[in-house]
Amino acid sequence: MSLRHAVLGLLTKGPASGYDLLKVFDVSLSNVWPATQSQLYAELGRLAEAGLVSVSAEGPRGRKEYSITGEGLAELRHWMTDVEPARVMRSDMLLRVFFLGQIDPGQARDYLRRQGEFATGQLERMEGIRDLVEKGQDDLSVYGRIALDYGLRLGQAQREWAEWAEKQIR
Amino acid sequence: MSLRHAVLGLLTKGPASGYDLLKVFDVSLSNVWPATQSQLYAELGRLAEAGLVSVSAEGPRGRKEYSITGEGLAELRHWMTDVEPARVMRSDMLLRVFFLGQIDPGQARDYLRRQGEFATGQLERMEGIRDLVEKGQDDLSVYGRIALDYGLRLGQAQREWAEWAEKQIR
DNA sequence: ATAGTCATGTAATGAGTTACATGATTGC
DNA sequence: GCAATCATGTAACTCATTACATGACTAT
Repeated sequence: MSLRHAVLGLLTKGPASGYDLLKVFDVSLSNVWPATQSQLYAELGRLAEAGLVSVSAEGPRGRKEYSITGEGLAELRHWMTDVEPARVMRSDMLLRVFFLGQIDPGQARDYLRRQGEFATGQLERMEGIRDLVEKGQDDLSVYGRIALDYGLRLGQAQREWAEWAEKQIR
Repeated sequence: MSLRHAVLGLLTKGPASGYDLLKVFDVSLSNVWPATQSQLYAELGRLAEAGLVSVSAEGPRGRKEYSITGEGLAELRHWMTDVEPARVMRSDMLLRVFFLGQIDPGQARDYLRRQGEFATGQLERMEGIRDLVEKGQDDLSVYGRIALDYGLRLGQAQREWAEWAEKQIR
């Protein structure tokens, strides 16, 4: 149930509507925990019902602004300190590698090259973001940069792996 | 729909029952595409209905042995060469990093240290597996090792990241 | 006026998890 | 005889995706 905690976490930065949160998900959390519009609105409803957030203001067009409650903050901190992260890793990309013997070696090399190129593209994109958020001393920036660095290191590892793997197939 | 392709891929190595496949999932595919028993039996039923696999033998205790059909092989190859891998990355672990400012710095450093330790443990486990499957020239071994190498490189990157990240928090 | 954006919600479907249920066969 | 393992299946529930539906406000 991490969507719930993603929402609580974002609300620690101030009240926001479902619409606001959706934009934040799309730009800043999409690589870590993507969420769709319908999921978000449904989750906000459940959070409000559970008392972890409350509707703190209503605006034009039926806008509802949600704020995190004390209970919500407590739940967020509990999740962060006491709940072990789930380690279910599912990779469509890596699953294919197991079955590369089913296609011919040229195609298999193509596949691995494409994965390397994809990683390279991701890296360029992330480096662009890193340069944009270079400065900024607030928590958001500090921890956002740490998360971004994770992406950069993983991207580099994946690119190097793909280049190496391509050479393993003869 | 990758479970479907994972099953097809495993069946290229010979006929197997749901029970057989479950064990293979548990030992060799669990880190890439975990599957539960109920999911597997249901998927085998659907695959048989779609004509991608067929019941090639029946054994004691209602055992059904499935074989991949020509259609199934074609679908597997299509998936491998023409379908772009999905890149939805969801990380519970990384999501928490965004909100590390909500707990105190000591706890945040603890969190990152635990993630580094976890990566180290995973690495040791994977190195053990690597030493076991060192030899073996069959496709299964070759591509299995390539997949394992991916895990090793990612684990190393994660360990180094966690060690670095811990130092960023003061 | 009208296009763009703000804003919320519902419905259908698919994928995955956990728990329950049942029974046959094998080895000791 | 009995425990372990082999073997399949169903049900309830949660989570996520895609598509549909509706309408208010704002700036030009």
